[in-house]
Amino acid sequence: MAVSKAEIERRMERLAQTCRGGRLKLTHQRMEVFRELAGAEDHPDAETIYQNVRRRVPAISRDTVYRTLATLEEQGLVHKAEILSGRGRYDANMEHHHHFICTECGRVHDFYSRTLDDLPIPRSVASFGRVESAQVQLRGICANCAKGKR
Amino acid sequence: MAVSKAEIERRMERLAQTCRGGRLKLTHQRMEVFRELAGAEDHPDAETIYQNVRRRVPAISRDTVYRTLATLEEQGLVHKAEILSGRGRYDANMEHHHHFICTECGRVHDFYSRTLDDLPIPRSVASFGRVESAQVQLRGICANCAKGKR
DNA sequence: TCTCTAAACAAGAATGATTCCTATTCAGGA
DNA sequence: TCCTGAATAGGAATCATTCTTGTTTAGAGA
Ligand SMILES: [Mn+2]
Ligand SMILES: [Mn+2]
Ligand SMILES: [Zn+2]
Ligand SMILES: [Zn+2]
Repeated sequence: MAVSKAEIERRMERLAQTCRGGRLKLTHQRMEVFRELAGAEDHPDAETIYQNVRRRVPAISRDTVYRTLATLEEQGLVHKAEILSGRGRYDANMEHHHHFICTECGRVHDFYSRTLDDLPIPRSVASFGRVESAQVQLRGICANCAKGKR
Repeated sequence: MAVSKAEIERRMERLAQTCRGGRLKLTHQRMEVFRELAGAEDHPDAETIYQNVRRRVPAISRDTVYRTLATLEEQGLVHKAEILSGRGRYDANMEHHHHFICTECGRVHDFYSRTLDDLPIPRSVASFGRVESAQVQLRGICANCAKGKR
């Protein structure tokens, strides 16, 4: 099911409010990049958004799309899935475990939890496909970074 | 606490067995890359592994490190944390939700679960730092890809 | 409505991580 | 010991993203 017209409108309105609230300009580019996401359910990447917006705003640049997405994320208007910097991180610990990730320095800590190993997966997920692994990701600020900030 | 000598030995032995089992050669480079991970607890990235192994195998190339890590992952000897291809994926849905990710095509589906929103975080995690968000990630093969394979 | 200026933008170069290419080496079975 | 496919070294190429520089513009204030 697609995002409803009403929900898209509500989201666009929230963008306008947020811009007025902060000292953000409500530019054409900003609106079109956000509109693209307001109506999407498929978690498009920056390049896809760029290609779609380009049809309406031919002169828009990739940089603007990336910059705008970062701004929207800062403002809590969109959500960036995945990612912990660009680098893959490896581990020879193959016991089932979970991760605490410091969003400041990238440190990754393992933790274990019998309860979390056996999560109750909603039945609805079955319609998406076959689940092969489940993992809990905690994000936050590690003790070290918290200390450094003071 | 560091990984025990005994555990490192056990892991190195498993590498040897896996290589013998498959048609994989037990090369010097392969052993040294894995040894680096067998003793580590800090989820090093490829570059860090490269720099460390280089002290023992000066001629090793980055490509070999990357290739070896991929091989070790295929063999179930190491685990790659994070990452779903290289691209960030965006979403304007800011309700708390979780993700099902198809490891084949990268499709991302949202799902909701009151139970998963309120996970029991082990007390031990508090020592790592302050948790700011918790999210469940399911990985698997989506219905579409499963169909295509047959 | 007009003016002004910090914010935002376009274009393309630069960067950083990873993968690819090609010639060379070598592990390990015969 | 020999042989061959697997694996490697070194460097170019690619891909996503960020940076730099000069230009445009939203919107506050006159
Ligand atoms: Mn781990
Ligand atoms: Mn989502
Ligand atoms: Zn940190
Ligand atoms: Zn798929």
